[in-house]
Amino acid sequence: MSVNPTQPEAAPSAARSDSLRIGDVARLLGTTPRTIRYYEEIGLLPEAPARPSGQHRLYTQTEVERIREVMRLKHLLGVSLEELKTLLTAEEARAEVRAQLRRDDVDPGRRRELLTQALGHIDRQLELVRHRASELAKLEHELSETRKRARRKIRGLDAAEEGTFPPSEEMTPL
Amino acid sequence: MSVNPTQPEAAPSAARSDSLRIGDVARLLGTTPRTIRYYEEIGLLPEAPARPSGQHRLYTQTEVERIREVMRLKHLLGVSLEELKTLLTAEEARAEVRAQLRRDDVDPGRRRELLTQALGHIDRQLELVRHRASELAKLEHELSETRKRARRKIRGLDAAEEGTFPPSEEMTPL
DNA sequence: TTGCTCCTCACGTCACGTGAGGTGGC
DNA sequence: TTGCTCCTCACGTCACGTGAGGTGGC
Repeated sequence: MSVNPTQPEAAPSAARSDSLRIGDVARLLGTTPRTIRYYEEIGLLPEAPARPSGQHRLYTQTEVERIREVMRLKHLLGVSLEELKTLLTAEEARAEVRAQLRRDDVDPGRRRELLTQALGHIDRQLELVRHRASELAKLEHELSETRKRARRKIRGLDAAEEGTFPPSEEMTPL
Repeated sequence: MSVNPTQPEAAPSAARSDSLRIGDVARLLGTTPRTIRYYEEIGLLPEAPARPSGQHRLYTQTEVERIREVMRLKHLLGVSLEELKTLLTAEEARAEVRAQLRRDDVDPGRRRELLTQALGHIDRQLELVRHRASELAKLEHELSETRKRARRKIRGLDAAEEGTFPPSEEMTPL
């Protein structure tokens, strides 16, 4: 489901040389094994990703990227896991579309329908992201204005100490 | 503690004409009375803001603005209430600074110290905000790129339907 | 007096954290 | 065999949600 997969689709090698255990994955993503298990438990991550050796979960590179994207969206959008599941289900629908579009036996009408649907999902996410981004931009602006005022006051004090008094000690709030 | 108070400091009138009940405040801020009570309970908001009539909490305009800022920071920074409490304590220290700076009996050395401290708090918040903003910007870019690809494909299909085939159906992933 | 909102417990829930007790691989 | 990480319960916690039962103001 990764939005823009930069990692090449690692060939699903039978060897476990390129697969990680849950603890390694957690460390890599800055989370805990418990969280990853929990996401699997509530169906946010696919059930039990291949446990060849005993009960131990092993994750391929693509599975790790999927988890990374899930955590990223949760972190940046701040939505509940239930909402996130809805979003990701839509994403999976897009993956489905991608698969269908590669086959040539889909008629153009259906293709258009699928693509338009996918576009809708993207637009919904974009709207969420843009709204948050603008809120953050506003907060950043306010903070940097406040910062400017504080710096001006400090410079004023420094100038005063050197005998050259500042033009005027404004009464703007800190 | 509001970063940039746009609301004028409503005179603390004894009349309750300009004070709101907890339900009104909650509705105004898009939250619930329970949340406001909880924030008060854990010390994020000042204890029991004047309950003149029986046990009912009444909030002045400035108190409402304070709550709005708390909710805003929580929403945008995504920190735990414990971390938020730390941030807000720093903010209150700044309010303290502001009060002290208005009095003229503070020597310039102390003034400088207080201002520099305040600047540190602002910088910490700015860093948090800017980091989040850049993460969001990256996500937005990726999403809009994906959107462009989807739109190109749709236009391609539309052109095909009119008989004029598209220049080339790229194999870029949707 | 009738509704409405308010109050304080107090238990439920979501998203995990944190041991308890046991098994598997270098 | 000794450590280490893994496993599954299962109870604890944070940030509230949601009634239960009762009181206050237009």
